[in-house]
Amino acid sequence: MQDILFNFISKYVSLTEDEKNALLSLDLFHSLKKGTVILKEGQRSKESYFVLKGCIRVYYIIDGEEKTTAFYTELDALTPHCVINNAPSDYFISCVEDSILLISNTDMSEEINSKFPKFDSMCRMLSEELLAKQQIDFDEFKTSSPEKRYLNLLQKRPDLIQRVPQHQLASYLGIKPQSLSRLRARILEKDKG
Amino acid sequence: MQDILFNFISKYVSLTEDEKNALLSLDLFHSLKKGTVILKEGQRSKESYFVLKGCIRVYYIIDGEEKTTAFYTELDALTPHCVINNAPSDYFISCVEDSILLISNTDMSEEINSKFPKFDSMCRMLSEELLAKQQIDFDEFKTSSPEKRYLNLLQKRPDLIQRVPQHQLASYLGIKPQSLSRLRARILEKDKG
DNA sequence: TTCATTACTTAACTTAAGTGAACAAATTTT
DNA sequence: AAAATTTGTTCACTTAAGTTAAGTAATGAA
Repeated sequence: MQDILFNFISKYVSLTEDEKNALLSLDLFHSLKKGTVILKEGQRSKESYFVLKGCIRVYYIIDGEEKTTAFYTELDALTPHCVINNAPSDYFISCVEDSILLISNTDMSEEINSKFPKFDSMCRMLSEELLAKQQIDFDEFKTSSPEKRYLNLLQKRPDLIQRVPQHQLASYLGIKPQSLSRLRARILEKDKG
Repeated sequence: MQDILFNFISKYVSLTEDEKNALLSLDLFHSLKKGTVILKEGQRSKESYFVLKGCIRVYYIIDGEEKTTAFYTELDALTPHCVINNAPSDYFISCVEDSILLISNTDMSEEINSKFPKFDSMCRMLSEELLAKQQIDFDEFKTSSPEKRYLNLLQKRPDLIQRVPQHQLASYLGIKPQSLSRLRARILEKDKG
């Protein structure tokens, strides 16, 4: 698990043994059972998450209905809005599968960042990269029909369609579960004919 | 114009006179006419933009049709995907109005960031903030109907609806111009009845 | 294993967005 | 000022998503 982390970090900065040990001493690794809720609406969390194994999802409860808006899988990083904003969270986060997460909090990060400016620089690069990537995702979403979005997802994250319940996928695609069922049937029909 | 910039920066870090002068010596301010295209599809730009005055938009040309996906107005910052990715751009950027932009390139930023670690830290904070904000925008988009999105925009960025042509707003809302016209008529009808 | 709950699909009907076309209004060019 | 282009609205028609409801399959708990 540690190797996975250091391997990921090495894409941005190279760490000395001292720095690696400083990171490990923080006890960041956590194993969580499927279904565990790690952030609740209204909570003022200061935690950031990095997925080493498994899958977590972000969802809102609007008019009593769950609306899933994001999935994070292996090597994805997430700092919830409430952490940045220091405000109560608008959404929930829970584990879709048994997962191993790296969990850090703001105070920790600030301490490390001030000790090792490298980390600050890495976080900047990571944020910039994620921001640019998310902009592209958002653009694709805006310029596509639900059907195209589904086909696009099938290309880019085929694992998600296996790992995640359909009704969660549906709201992730911005539609109702019934529409996703229908849409899939329509695509299969096209492939035949 | 400089005051606007320094005032913005002061929300993140406090600069010395030396640092301010270092920034100013870079000749970052540019006036651009409405309609000017500042980034073209296929280009490998290294420029980032900060809007001091005016409005710029990001758009794709898909099957010969313009699809506008983002507007940046006063105090908005944009580093295009192609800059982060060092790849040819998938989209265009142009001025919706006569605009005053701060334009920096990657080499410049790296030089400044290495001279003044403060800037690195500021960029990290800014990126994190923008990432979190955009996540919320994306979530709202996914969980709303076109009509709700329009009403939401009317609340959050009423200026845009005045400043920007309807057909550009339409694709920004993920729909066709005709649908936006109809949707607006529908809302007016509701307000009456 | 059975019962209960949750997840997924199908169908009929409603509502709203996409499409193509015509037209009017506004803006830009000549 | 006139012509040309761009922009916005309206309409009739098509297509697809939302809604409600029923039924089946899968999962989890007693």
